[in-house]
Amino acid sequence: MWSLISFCRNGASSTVSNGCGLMRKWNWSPMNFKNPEEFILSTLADFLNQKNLNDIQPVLQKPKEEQFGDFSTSLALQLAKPLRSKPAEIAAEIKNFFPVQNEYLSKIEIAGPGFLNFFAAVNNVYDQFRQILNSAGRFGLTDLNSGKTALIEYVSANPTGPLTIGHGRQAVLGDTLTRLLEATGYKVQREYYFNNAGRQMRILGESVRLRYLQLLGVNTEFPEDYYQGEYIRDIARQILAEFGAALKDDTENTIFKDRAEQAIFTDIKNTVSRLGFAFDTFFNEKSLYDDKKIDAVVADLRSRGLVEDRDGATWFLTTKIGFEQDRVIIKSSGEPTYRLPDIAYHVDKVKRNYDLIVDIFGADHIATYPDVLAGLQALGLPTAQIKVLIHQFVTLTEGGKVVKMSTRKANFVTLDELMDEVGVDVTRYFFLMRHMNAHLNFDLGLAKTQSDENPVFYIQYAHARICSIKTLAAERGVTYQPNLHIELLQSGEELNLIKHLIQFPELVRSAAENFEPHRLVNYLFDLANLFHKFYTLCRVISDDAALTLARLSLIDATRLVIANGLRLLGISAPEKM
RNA sequence: GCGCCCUUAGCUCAGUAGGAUAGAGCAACUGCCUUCUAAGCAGUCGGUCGGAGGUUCGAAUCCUCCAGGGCGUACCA
Repeated sequence: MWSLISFCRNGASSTVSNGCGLMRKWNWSPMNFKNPEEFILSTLADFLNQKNLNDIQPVLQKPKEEQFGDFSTSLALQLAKPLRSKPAEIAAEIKNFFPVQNEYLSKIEIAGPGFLNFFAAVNNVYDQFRQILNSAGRFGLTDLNSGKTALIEYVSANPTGPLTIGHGRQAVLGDTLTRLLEATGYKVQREYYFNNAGRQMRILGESVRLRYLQLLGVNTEFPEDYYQGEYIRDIARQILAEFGAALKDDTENTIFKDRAEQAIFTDIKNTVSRLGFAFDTFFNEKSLYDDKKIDAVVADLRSRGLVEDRDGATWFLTTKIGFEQDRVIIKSSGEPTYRLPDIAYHVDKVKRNYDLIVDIFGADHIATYPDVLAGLQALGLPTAQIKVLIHQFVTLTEGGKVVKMSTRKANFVTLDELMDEVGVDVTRYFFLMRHMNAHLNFDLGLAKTQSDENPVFYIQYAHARICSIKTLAAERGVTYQPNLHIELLQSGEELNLIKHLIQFPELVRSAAENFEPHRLVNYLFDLANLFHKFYTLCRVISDDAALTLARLSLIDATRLVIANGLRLLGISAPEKM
C-alpha cells in the first residue's frame, strides 16, 4: 500500500537557494537529517521554494512495488499545470536538483507519467535499524506530546448489570488508545462516568427486592421490564444470607439498591482488570448535583437567553444556535434529562484543563454529543480539544449464524463469559482488528479455534519462534551481541523485514494521532508475515558465525518490535506456544 | 422525513491525505516437515470497489444524486 510519510520538515532545514545562482549541491552540508524521508522532503521543499511555489506541500509515499523504490512522489505531476510544462521534464529537473552524492539515497528514477522514485541508501537503512536494539523497550515511543495531559472517558455503563460484549469493544478500544496516546508522550487519565441515582437504579433495587421476597417464599409478580438476569438473584441470595427475613417488610429498599450497586461495580472492576487495565477515576453524576454544577449550567445558559420554561419543562433553546429543534433539559417532573448532566460533566472536564479530551461512545449515542458540544460552546468554553469517537456495534456470529444477544444465560452475553470462552488475548485482538466505524462481526467459531485459523496466534507464533531460536543459539554457545555484522543482511527477505521494522515509530504515531488502533494490528500482522517468510528462507543459526550474529540481531529486533507492539495492544507475547 | 455510519473476492475485512497491475485472512484446490516450532511457507482459483453522473493528467478514495443495511432522531440513558 502507498503510504504517506510526513508532511512537515521537522525543522531540519537544509540550505536554501541564496539567489546567487549557486546550485544547492555546492552548499549542501551532510548529516542534517535523521532519515531519507526528511532529506527528500527538505530538498523538494527547497526546489519548490526556488520556483516560488511555497504553498505546495511535497508528499512522499511508500510504493507497494519494490521496483518503484522506497519512497515516491508525484510532485512533478502536480507541478505540470502551475509550471506549464511536461511532467517528465519537471521530474528530470527535480532529479537534477538533488545532490549527486549523498548518504541517504542510492538512486533516483523517473518512471511512468512522471513519478520520482527514490531508493534509500542501504547504509542509512542499517543506521535506522540499529536504533531498534539501541532503544530496546522504548523503541516506538516518542516524546511528541510529552508534557501534555489527556482524559479519556469510556465504558461509562451505569451499574445495573455485568459488562456486555458491546461494552467490551469500547473497553478495549479505550484502553488501547490510552496506551497509544501514552506512547506519544501524553499523560493519560482513564475515567468512568456513571449514574447511580436515576430511574434505572431504582428499578435495579426493586428487582433485587422482589427476588429477595421470592426467596422468602412470597408470591409476587416480577415485571417484565425489571432486570431479569441471574445476577439479581445472586445479590438477593447474599442479602438473604446476611439479613435473613429482617428486610421482608422494608419497602424503602435502599439496602437492595446499594448492595446491588456495590456487587455490580465490584464485578465490573474485576472484568476490566481481567482485560488488563484499571480506571483512574470514577466520576459519579450525583456529584454534579451535590456541587450545584447542574444548577450553575442552567443559570449560565439562562443568563445567555438560551433557556426557557415552557409546558412545565425547562428547554435548552438549541434552535437559537443552529439546531432544528429545542431540547428539554429538565422534565416537567423536575428531573433533568440526560443532556443536562452530560453538559455539566463536560463543563467540569473542560475546566480541568486537559490538552486532549477523548469520549468514546457506541453508535446509539450518536445523537447526544452535538448537543453537549453546543452546550459547551454556548457557555463560551473551548471544544477543539474534545475528540468524540463513535464505534459501531458488535454482532456475534457462530457458524455463519448471528448469535442473538438476548438475556438468556445460554448465550455469551457478558464480557466475562466471552473471556472465559476464548481468553483475553483473543478477546482484545478481535475487538481491535476492525476499524471502529465498521460493524464488528465477532466470529465465535473462529475466535474459539486454537489453531492456524486464528489470526491472533499468527503474530504470537512469530514471537515464540524467535524466542525458541534465541534459546537454541544460547544452548549452542553462540555469544550474541546486538547490531554486529548487520551489513551482511542483504537478501530481499532480510531487507524487507528491516524496512518494515524501522517504520514502527511512525506507525505508532499515526495510529495514535488518528485514534485508529487497528492500524497497529495490521502492521503487526504484516510484520509477522515478513518474519515467517524470512524464517522459511533464511537459516539463522548456521556455520557462518558472522551471518549468524547478524541474523540474531535481526530476529531480536523483530521480537522486540512485536513485543512492544503487542504490549500497546494489551496482548501477551508468549515465549513458547 | 431528517442526521451519522456502512456497502471492496463465495464469507469476514484492510486499503493510512487521489497515484503506477485494488490486498489479506477464511473457504476451495496443489505442493513443501531426516535441518532453528508446519499455529509456518509457496502456488492456483476468485473483483464492472452497491449504481449513475461529476472534478482530475489520474478516483475504491473527493463532490452530487440514487439504491440497500445499521444506529439515532423522547419530558428513556
